[in-house]
Amino acid sequence: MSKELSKRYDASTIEDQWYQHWLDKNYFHSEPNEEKEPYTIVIPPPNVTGILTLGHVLNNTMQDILIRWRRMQGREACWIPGTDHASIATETKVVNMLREKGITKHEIGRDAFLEHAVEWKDKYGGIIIEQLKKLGASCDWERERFTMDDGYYKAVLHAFVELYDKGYIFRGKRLVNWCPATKSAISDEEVIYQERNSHLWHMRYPLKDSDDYLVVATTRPETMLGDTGIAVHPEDERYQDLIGSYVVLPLVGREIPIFADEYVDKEFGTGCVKVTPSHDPNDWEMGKRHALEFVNILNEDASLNENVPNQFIGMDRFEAREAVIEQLKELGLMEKIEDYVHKVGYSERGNVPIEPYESEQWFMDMGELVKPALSAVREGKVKFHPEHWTKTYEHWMGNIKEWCISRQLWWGHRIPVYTCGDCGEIMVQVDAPRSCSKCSSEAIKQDEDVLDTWASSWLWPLAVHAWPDKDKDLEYYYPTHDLVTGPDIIFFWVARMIMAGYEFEGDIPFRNVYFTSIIRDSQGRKMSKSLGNSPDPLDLIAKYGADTLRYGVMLIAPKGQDILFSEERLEVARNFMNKVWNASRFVLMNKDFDMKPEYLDPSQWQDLELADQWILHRLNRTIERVTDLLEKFSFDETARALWDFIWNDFCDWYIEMIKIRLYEGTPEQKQTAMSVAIYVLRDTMKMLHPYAPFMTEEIWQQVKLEDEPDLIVASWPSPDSRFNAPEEARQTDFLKKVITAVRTVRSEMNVPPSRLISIHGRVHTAAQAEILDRVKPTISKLCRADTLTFGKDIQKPDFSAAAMVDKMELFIPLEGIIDLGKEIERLEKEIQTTEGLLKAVEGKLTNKSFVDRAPENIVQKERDKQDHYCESLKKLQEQLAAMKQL
RNA sequence: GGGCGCUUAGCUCAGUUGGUUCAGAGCGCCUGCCUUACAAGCAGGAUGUCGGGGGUUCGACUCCCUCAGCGCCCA
Repeated sequence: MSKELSKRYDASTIEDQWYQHWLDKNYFHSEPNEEKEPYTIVIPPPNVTGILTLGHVLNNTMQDILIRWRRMQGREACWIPGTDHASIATETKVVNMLREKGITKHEIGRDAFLEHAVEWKDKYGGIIIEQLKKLGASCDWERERFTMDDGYYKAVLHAFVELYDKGYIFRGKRLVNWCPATKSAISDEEVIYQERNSHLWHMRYPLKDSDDYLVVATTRPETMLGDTGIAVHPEDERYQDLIGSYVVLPLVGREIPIFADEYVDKEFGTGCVKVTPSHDPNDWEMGKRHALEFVNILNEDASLNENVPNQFIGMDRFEAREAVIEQLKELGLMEKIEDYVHKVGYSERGNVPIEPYESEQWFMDMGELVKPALSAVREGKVKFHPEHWTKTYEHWMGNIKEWCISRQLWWGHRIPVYTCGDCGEIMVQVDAPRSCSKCSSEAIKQDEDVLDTWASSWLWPLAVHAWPDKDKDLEYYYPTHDLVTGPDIIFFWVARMIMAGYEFEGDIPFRNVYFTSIIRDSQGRKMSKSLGNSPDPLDLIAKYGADTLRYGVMLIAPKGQDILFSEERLEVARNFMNKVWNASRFVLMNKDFDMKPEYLDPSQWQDLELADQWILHRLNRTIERVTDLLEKFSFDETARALWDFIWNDFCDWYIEMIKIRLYEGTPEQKQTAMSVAIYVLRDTMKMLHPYAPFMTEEIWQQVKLEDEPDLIVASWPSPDSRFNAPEEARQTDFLKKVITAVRTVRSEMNVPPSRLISIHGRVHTAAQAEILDRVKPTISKLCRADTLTFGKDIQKPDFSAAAMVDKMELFIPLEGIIDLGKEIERLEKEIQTTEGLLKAVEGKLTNKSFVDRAPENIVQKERDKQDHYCESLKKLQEQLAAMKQL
């Protein structure tokens, strides 16, 4: 029997309850099932110590929509969740925590530090997982993985060993991006360039054995302490005779050569470039080409080391800059200082300027890995959505460099390279050797460094299973289907997963990648803690419910463009949820019977009315559209399609149209109307379920048959050919136009709502009269009219307002109410616009080339329009004339 | 410097292959309503030279070129 629902939807009482129910029923869990086609998503693993942001909401809602939809379609849907150990971020947090206790990591040593880190992870890790549950994410929690789980750890080492054996991984001395804050190398991708207002310092370098000097311009004066050369362009006439001679480096006294190199830009500064091979990538290259001296002047924390004059030793790099500038000024060697804007590379995690720093690190050569991954995307084996990201991908892949994969950190996968202390033998293997394979010595030392986090997460689609073992799960679920992630990690992660997929399993890791947009605040600024403009999703869930947050974010998430978020925009979604709730409440309030299968069987429905045929036709179209849009990852358009159907079709028209049957009809009429309403509501709940899982499940329970399953595992609807009714849909459109026209008259003539009117319709075709006669009760109800007459020979009553719909004239007698002047004005305005439309059409039709060259059907349409406007104009003018005679 | 994207109603945005009233939606605004699902609502209404210019075409918001502004990525 009917159950009374509260007047307003209250998410808080419902959401946790349903989530627990789904968990209890184990709906989220998947096992390989050869009878069903798998559908797999792996979550982009969030940082284990992170908390949920709106970006996660966006991203995970999309994944949950896909997984719930596919599950309902009968696929063996598996969404594998997990977290990432986030080497630098987590280590930084643990270091800070220890610092507060007055401990440094070096004091306690690696093992003790890792114990603290694990403790930290156990305490704060997993918060985000619980938050995802609040959002409604239907992940297979039994399959949750962490990138440092034992099995995963081994997989990472296995991959390292394999690539080492192939010669792709090697150790080398390079100029790397050094983060002085974390005292670790980072990869090129972890350097963020930011524009900074700075200066260009022009410094004088005295020539050896001369009173003259050269002027060099630099943005980093402090590095002059490590200069070992001066470069000029080989074709620069100004400096031809100086090539091969020397300058004396100020403050240091070192004699350094002047040489020619094509790299130099003659136009920049004075055309002379100071060369610091140990502290600049370009200078490093020049240093190699010209066999310059390499003088490293920095310690690991970017303070100055003993390779500089005494007065600078131990200074921080910024302090050293000021000191160098000061001393050069004092010596009269500072020619000038210009304002200058340039980009400075910052460490993504340390948030300090990085230093190009000479260091011995592990690198991965990407040359071979790139090839299959590049062609997979080019050939469409992996498809990007929106498609334009393929260009970005191709460009990066085409210019890929060696990947610096070692980090001077402890939290992470320790590099499985072992060196014999006695004979120097190097052993690279997954399990630590007990003794040297060459000399049997037990004095073995493992490499101190850990791997870049991305060098573990690039295995994610594989290593969430038992890989490198090829178990049943891997075979069944891999390759996965869709990946939903942010474009900011297209290089870090997406590209590398594709490479790993091919390298280790010879296949793509996923078929589609959907790149989400970036969420900004309403002013377009990035969300950040310091700006305080990033709302906590959990607060939003508490306030509005997860369904509203999910639906709301989908509604404002355009494909490929940034999202401007504001709480106001969530209210729109809340209103919609409330509308859905109340429409359902209406249906349930009028349902005075228990659900029986025959009520849901269209062949049993008696005396369907026009409204029923129309809404079922619209339901069919909506099912088609929603399914098609989901296939295309059009999350926002799907949300809008559901809105249009539920609010505009179902609520505004269908429910209003059946009220007369529900309130005044026979039991049979009422049963039919309710059966159709419930049928439509059920399919609507199914389609809305991926977006708003909680509310739809709650409503579903009231309209499901006793032996039917919960909505989460109900079957996705498909169009029913019996419901196709294009003719009835057209008739309904006509009816709606008639009703709206009458309402407009009522409104414009200020007819009080309580006043009943009569409507006289002079129809243009007999069919129009036939339709309108059939739906008279509906018209009276929705127009608040008591008498209705339709026919070809209807006369216009005096003092009546008029309207026109599809060449049919509607007259509404309003004696005593009508404002003649206003009505005349209205008619004149309509005549004017109709004339304008007619003129435009006639313009086309008198254009000979249009008539000759446009397709016949298009020309015919214009002729129909011409006919329509002519007819309308004639009638309007008659009405006006009649009106003016009163 | 190279690449990508954006510019449609006051605001946020739809508009698939160029052609039926496609010039739309929501918010906001104006008018009238507590009509027995919903005032987080109902009914009605107003608002745009579709960034500027040029071109292709019978026809351009839609295709091409160019200019301007904004944003992102890479050097």
